[in-house]
Amino acid sequence: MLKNSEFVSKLRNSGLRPTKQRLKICEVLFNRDKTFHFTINDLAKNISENFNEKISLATIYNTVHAFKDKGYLKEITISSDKSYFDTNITKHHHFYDEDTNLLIDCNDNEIGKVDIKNNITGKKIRSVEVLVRVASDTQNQN
Amino acid sequence: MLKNSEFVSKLRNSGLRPTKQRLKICEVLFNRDKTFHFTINDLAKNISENFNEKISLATIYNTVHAFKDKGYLKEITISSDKSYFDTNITKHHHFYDEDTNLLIDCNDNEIGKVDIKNNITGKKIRSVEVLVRVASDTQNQN
DNA sequence: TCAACAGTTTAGAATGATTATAATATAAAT
DNA sequence: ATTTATATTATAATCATTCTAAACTGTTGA
Ligand SMILES: [Mn+2]
Ligand SMILES: [Mn+2]
Ligand SMILES: [Zn+2]
Ligand SMILES: [Zn+2]
Repeated sequence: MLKNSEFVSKLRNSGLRPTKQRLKICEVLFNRDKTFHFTINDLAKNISENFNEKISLATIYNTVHAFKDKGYLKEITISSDKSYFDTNITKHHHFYDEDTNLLIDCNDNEIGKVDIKNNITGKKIRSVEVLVRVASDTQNQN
Repeated sequence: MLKNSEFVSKLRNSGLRPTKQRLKICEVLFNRDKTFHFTINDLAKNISENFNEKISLATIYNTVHAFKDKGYLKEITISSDKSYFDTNITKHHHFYDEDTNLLIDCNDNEIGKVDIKNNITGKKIRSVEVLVRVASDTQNQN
């Protein structure tokens, strides 16, 4: 549970003014025990349902992208029409449950280190991400 | 190099009528030595530049999705605004070169088998995909 | 303290990739 | 050849995201 003043500092330190809207979004995103995986739509709905003050959709887009640019969020793309943001910014992998459309973080107990034997010559590895799609047995294949 | 009659059979066997447009698209996609990674836009441009007959964009979308549904193409999503199709339908991983926007297939010499130690209870693994983003050393971080 | 400035929010418009529509054309079946 | 089911096409519709520009707010320093 972070205090409001911590969000203020965090924002100031990244050159973002601590506005009412950004602080509210910080609260929703970062005042949690566990990782939060969300779509823009999830976030907009969460805010409009749980608070009186409404934040315009443009601001939600702007803020999420600003937070991503500053490294406070990661983006995880599941398919061409499903993109999630992730409050867990450490290197980690995901299960994606196709039944529930939920992303689940993996730790090293679940997926071992990916063994990259040969990288492309002259290139640097920027990220390594594993996505394991799962679904219940009785589900349609493909 | 596949013959036209092979495409005709392939389409018929999947319940797709072998139309002029579908055969042309088969030719462009599958008459190659190496894997082809493409966006819808790449394919549309390829067809309009290399052939006289024009195929409507709607048909290109329809056909690519039909081929994907039949399992002749895989879709690889790189980011919320970049989705590729892949003529290599075997299980494999990718490097994504952020400098050139090119996908590169990995084989087992490059990325070892991903070690999934614990799957989600009651769920079946549908796919395991690794994406390694690379860029030249001198490139901006993040 | 407060004016001045830069940065932010907002409603609404614009964009653009994808999908839907429905008329026409083509392939397959009879 | 006729009929029927499928496919193609131009065009319109959709809808998530981005843009615009006016109003608003946080910050700074005189
Ligand atoms: Mn698609
Ligand atoms: Mn985005
Ligand atoms: Zn995560
Ligand atoms: Zn591939």
